[in-house]
Amino acid sequence: MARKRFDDSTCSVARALNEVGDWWSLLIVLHAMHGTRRFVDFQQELGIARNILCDRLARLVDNEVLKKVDVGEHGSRFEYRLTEKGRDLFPIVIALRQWGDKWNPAPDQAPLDLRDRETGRTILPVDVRDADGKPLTVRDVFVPGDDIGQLNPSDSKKQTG
Amino acid sequence: MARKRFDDSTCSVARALNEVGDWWSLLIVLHAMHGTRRFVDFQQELGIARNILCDRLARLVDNEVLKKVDVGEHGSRFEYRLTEKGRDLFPIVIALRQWGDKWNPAPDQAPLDLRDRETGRTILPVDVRDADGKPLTVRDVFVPGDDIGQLNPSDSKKQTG
DNA sequence: GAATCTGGTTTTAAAATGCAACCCTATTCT
DNA sequence: AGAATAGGGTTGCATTTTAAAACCAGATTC
Repeated sequence: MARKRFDDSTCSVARALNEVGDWWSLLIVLHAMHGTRRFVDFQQELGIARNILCDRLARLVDNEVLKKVDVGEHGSRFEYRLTEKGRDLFPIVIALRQWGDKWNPAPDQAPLDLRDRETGRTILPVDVRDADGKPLTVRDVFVPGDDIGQLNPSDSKKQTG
Repeated sequence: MARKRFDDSTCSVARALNEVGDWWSLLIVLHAMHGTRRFVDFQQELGIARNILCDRLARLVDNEVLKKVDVGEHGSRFEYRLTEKGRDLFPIVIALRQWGDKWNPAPDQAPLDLRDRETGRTILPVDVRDADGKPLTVRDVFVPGDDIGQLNPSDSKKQTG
């Protein structure tokens, strides 16, 4: 059957995953962040099937993560460019990269070394931080008045998180 | 056909997504972070089909994001608990939440207010930061010697990012 | 000892995925 | 000019995945 949709979930994590929670979307966004803009380039770099790429690009455009720009005088060349919403996925992509590097390191390859353009220095691990910038783990945080009910609506048959 | 696997990709983002890049896994991890541990509780809170939940829990256990613990004297009660690897997904989950809150706010609901247990103060937005803690956008970073080749292996038909 | 809870497995139908083949519109080569 | 090629898709088909509901078996509770 069709996968469940989370678009009307009360949980913002579910709503976020509804837009970029599949196997390909964040990889497309990642490549866009590294400068890829053309259909064929995404296709060859990712090794994704053309119809799936079509579908994913259309969904990302629908969700305003990418915008499709007509370049070329007679309208048969396009570019897919990140929107601000798309660029805002940067911390998520980097956090995923760091998690992958930490827990599933590639056998023969050093992790990608991302640096600040201005200072040339390596970026920090992405972390949840308190107001003073101190890194926090999941155990260090709470939700005022939390009863998990806020994450788990009473209509448990239909809601998602 | 079967979905492509990214487990042997040279890209750590692809390897990360191979483990938690589907629609459900991060929602399961999210609920685990809020204290859910039992099969039935995940099932009811998420509204996920039982067979899919089984499959996802097994995959998460295989990938050491969760561990399955036998509680109950005669071995018919289990708990699924986060491992350190699983807890390390915290920044990703929170970044997704913040992205969802920012770009797809729920019409009638305030975003979840996560606070530091110690100080009681609200957490900061998750960001990529330079060595001094200054937030960086995707445009502020570079990869030394970057030619995107590092993300896009030459064997472009089979690699993924 | 019957009902219920827990943690699943099985069956079935509808989608989603991947691949290859095809298509149409430019643009480039000869 | 005509042929070949690049860009950006769409279509058809076989295989997997997904969702939902039914079923099941070992503990626990009534």
